[in-house]
This record gives sequence, C-alpha cells and structure tokens, in this order.
Amino acid sequence: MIRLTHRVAGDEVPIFYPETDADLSGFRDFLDRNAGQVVAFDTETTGLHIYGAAFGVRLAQFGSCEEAWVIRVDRFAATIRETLAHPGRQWVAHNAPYDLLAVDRVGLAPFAELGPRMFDTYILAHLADPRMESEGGTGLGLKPLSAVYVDPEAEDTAKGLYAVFRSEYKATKETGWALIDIDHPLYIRYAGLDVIYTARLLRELGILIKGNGLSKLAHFEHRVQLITTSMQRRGMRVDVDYTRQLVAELAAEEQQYKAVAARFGVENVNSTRQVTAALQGMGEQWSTKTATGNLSVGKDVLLGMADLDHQWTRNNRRDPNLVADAVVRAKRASKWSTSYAQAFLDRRDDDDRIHPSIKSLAARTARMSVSDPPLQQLPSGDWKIRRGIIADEGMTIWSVDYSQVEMKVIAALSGDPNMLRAVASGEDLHTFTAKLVMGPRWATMTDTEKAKARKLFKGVGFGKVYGGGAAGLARQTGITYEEAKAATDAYDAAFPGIKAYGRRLQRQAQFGKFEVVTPFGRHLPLDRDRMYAATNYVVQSTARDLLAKALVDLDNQGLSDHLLLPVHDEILGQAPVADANEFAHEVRRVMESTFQGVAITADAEVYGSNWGMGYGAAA
DNA sequence: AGGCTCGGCCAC
DNA sequence: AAACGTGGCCGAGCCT
Repeated sequence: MIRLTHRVAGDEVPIFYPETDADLSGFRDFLDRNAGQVVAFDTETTGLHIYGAAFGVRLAQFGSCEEAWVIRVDRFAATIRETLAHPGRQWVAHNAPYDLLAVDRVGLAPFAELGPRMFDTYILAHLADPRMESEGGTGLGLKPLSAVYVDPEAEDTAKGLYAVFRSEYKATKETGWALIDIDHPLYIRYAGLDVIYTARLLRELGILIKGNGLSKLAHFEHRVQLITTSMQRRGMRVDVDYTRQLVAELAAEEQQYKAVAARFGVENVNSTRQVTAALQGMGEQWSTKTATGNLSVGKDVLLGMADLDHQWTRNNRRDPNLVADAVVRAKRASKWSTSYAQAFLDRRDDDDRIHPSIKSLAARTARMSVSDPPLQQLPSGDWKIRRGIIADEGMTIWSVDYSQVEMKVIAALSGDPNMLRAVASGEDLHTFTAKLVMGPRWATMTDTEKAKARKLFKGVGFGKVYGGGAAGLARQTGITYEEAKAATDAYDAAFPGIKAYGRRLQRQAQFGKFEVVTPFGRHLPLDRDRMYAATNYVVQSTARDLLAKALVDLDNQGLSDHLLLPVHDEILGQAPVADANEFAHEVRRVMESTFQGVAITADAEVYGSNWGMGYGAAA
C-alpha cells in the first residue's frame, strides 16, 4: 500500500493506493464507514475521447471529505465493478457525464444503473453562479471551484501533471494521460485530491443550493443531464462513404479557389494580412473594422466585394472581385471539411457512430452546448454536411421544433397586448408586425413592398431579442442608420410593453443584486456594463428551460430512447420507418405546452434516412 | 512545440 | 442615449 498525505483547507488528508488484494480491506472499511454518505467518484483515463480507439480507464478514485482511495483498474476491476454496482449507494462526480460514460464504455458500470445514482457538482456550481472566470464568476472547473469553496490554496490538479508529461514523457497535455507511469506519485496524488475536493465541494455547494431554494432546480438538472448523456451514449451514425466523398469534393474546391487566390498573390487565404494587402492593392476601399480596430476581411466584407448576397447569389451591383470571391469560397470549403465532414470521420467509433459531447447546462443562460463535433452549428443553408448523418437501420430521422418560442416567451413575460395578440393570432409574426406598424398604408402596398417590410421587421424582432438597437440593425441589414432608427422606433411604439419589461428588469437589478431571476427560478448575473442584456438572458434562458422540461416530459412518456440531439429550440430524433410520422407527432404533443397563458406550439417534420433530407437532400 | 489570443465563421 | 444575446472551433501569429 502506498499512502500519501496532503493538506486540504488545513486538514491533513490521506490518499491510499492499494497494491495487493490484502490492501483492499482498508478500502472496504472506508466504504462501510461511509455507507450512508454520498461518496465522491472520479476516473483517470487514457485520453479524452471516450469512444475513440484504445480508450481505457486506468484509475478509479473514491473519496470523502477526509480521505481518498485511488484504485488501479488493471488489478482491481472486479472490486470497482462490485463497488459501483451496490444499489443503495449514491455518488458524486464533477462533470459526471464524462466518468459515467467512461466506466460504461469499458464495462465497469452500466450507464443505466449508475447514472441515476450520481450527483454532479458541476450542476450545483452552475446554479450557484453560471459565469466563467473570465466573466467574473467562480468558473466551473474543479480547480477554480475548489479554490473558492474549499481551499484557496487548492492544487491545480492538471497543471503540474502537464509539466511532468512534457519533461518526463516528452508528451503533451493530450497524450500524457496514457503514458504516465500508473504509480507516478504525482499522478496518484492528483487523482486522489480530485475526489477529496469533489466531496468537499458537494458539502459546501449543497448547503448553498439548499439555502437559496434551488434544490428542485438541481434535481431537474440532474434529470435533464441524464437524458442528454444517454443521447451522447447512443450517438449518431455516419455515412462514411458519403462523407469521405464529400471531404474529397471540398478539398478539390478548396484547392481550386486557393489557386485563384495565389495567382493574385494571396499564398494563404487564412492570413488576414495577405488578404487585406491584396484587396488594397487592387484598389478596394472599405471601412468595416474588427474588435481591435483593424480592417476586417470577414465574410460580410468579402461577399460584398464578390458581388454576392448572403445566399451566395449575384447582386449584379458591381464587378465581382475575383480575390474576394476565391478567398471566401476557399475558406468555406476548408471550414466545412475540417470542422464538420472530416470531424465526423475522425471522431467516429468502431461502429461508425459519433458521440457528440452534450453539455446540458452550459451557457450563462443555461443553454446547452454540443461539441466534438459541434452538431448544433452545422450549415443549414445547404444539405451537404448534414447528409453525412444517417438514421439507424430501419429508422427515419424526424425533427420537432418550437415555433417562435422566444417571441412567445417575451410576449408572456412582458404582457404586451399587441405581442400577445400577435402570437395568439397564429399569423406569421413578422407580417403581423409589419401590418401593425404600417397601419392603413399596408393595404396600399405591393407584394414586393410587403415582403420587404416583413424582412425588415424580422430583423428588428431579432435585434430586440438580443438587446440590439438601430446601429446594429443598420450594420446587420445594410440599411441606413436613419431607416433603422425609424424601424426600431416604430417597433417600440407597436410593442411598448417589451421595452417597459426590459427597463423593469434593469431597474430591479440596479437596486438589488445585479441579476435577473427567471420564471424557472434560475439566478442569472448581469454585467454592469451590459445591463441591456437582461431581457435576452431571461428570454433565452426560459426558452432553454422549456426545451429541457420537454426532454424530461418525453422521458416520462417513455419516448426518450429515440432522441438524438437537442438544438436549442428543436429536438432531433429517429423512429422506425413505419410509424415515424406518428412518433414525431407524439413528440410534438408532449413538447407543446402553455407558458403563462401563452400557447407554446411546435412543428413536427419527418426527414428521411439522413439528416440532410430536412434541408433539401435527396433520399 | 505548446499555449494563448485574435479574427473569423458555423448555429439558434 | 444607446446598447446585438449564447455557444464551438479553426488557423494565424505571437509568446514562453
């Protein structure tokens, strides 16, 4: 038995590392002593990609506030399995989905059995303060949280190890986890410390959450997380042949346009300096700046010079600049390949499935995020990337999305009579707005003028949800500031309650804590210099919580086995071909609800055998 | 070489 | 008076 000690918040705590079967008796005593307690759990693995080749769990750690047990998986797998299987036992981990899926993947504990008995200190921390360190919050990592809630001197559990990876193993942050000697003292120490910190975090955050009346929300979030983690475990199938072909096509496109750019002296299309120089050399003049004040050569600038609109069709307003055209096309092809298509291929498991990492509670507003690969942000104006994701054998992909959910939430919360009428009317919201603003003039307008007005007020509505103003609207849409100002003023006059609601939120924050409290009871801190974001925070967060609640409802109805991915206001899933339509509509019925008297409606659509079919792809 | 910020770009 | 929200992730370029 190796025994290390460490100081945590002034206490000397032991870290035990059993080497023989006989050493395990102390571990059993530890478990008996903590029979009625929630015990902290953590794993050390070979790398971050749970579903990648050669993934392994090397250590399993168990701990209380007073001690840690670091158990080798290669020697004591049976004991770990038996320990985790104990039905009455409750556990806590920091970022539980990772450890749950890791032990599930290697057969140490089935997700369905361990998942419901696992608490997550990440969830509690997010409810206490959702901000990252860079935003003035505590941060949501184990280390920064421990420094705030447990011990200001808390060791960074990773930084020291990275130094060892580099100096002793010539390895990186990524590769060192698989290479470091399993009994390296620093590895054991850090493995053990993590569970002690986690146990103490649970104690501190538990008191805080209970004291602030957030226990119900915490329970809800654990339910939601279980459902999204189950989706991650299920994953989605990749059409490998199609995606390989797509990667090849994108590579050819990229090369073709890079060659054009090179003819004009742009050797590297990703170099903003080269692109700027080339365009200036051709006599182009523009004034759009980046955040740091440099001339911007982003998509908006380049598309304009290439005489293309946002749908990449010709404006016929000027001669297209061939460099701008080539650069913007080469960059798009490269982005689509590396971030999406190639990522599908690189991240797939042995069964050609990808398992995107789903954070059920991510943004300050509690919005979810998806990464590895980032499936919430695949191009939607073109079906080519989404075509690479296919339904399981005999299944059809469907989607149910809330219609205008943020506008319905803002209508309910502000109580603005016109907005309430608008969402109740069932009429297209932007047309309704345009009509309301135009008054009697609407009847005299041509269809083209009506469409233009609708588009304008669609932009205004989006801007309002984001807390934007006339200047932003002008920038987004290309109209003059005066036109934009007139439109936003008209909007405010049409829906005075929305503006008043924003002011009310800010006033309350000004004289209380700098936060908004959402209808679901979530406390969202505001930045003092961006108080105008208050409305957006409440609306975005409430819309997220409506979707999260829908996930729980679907789970309660036994429908969650067919869910694939949450996308903010949409749930993607699959169902057997024969009853996909019926299934999607059942999902729609469960998702639909009433929020403070306002009907929250959803639309169901059956796509077909691949995701792209919802976006124009053939079967 | 790895880590970091910035500019850029994809989504809702 | 005005105020454009939330993410993931890539390559370039700079720093250590």
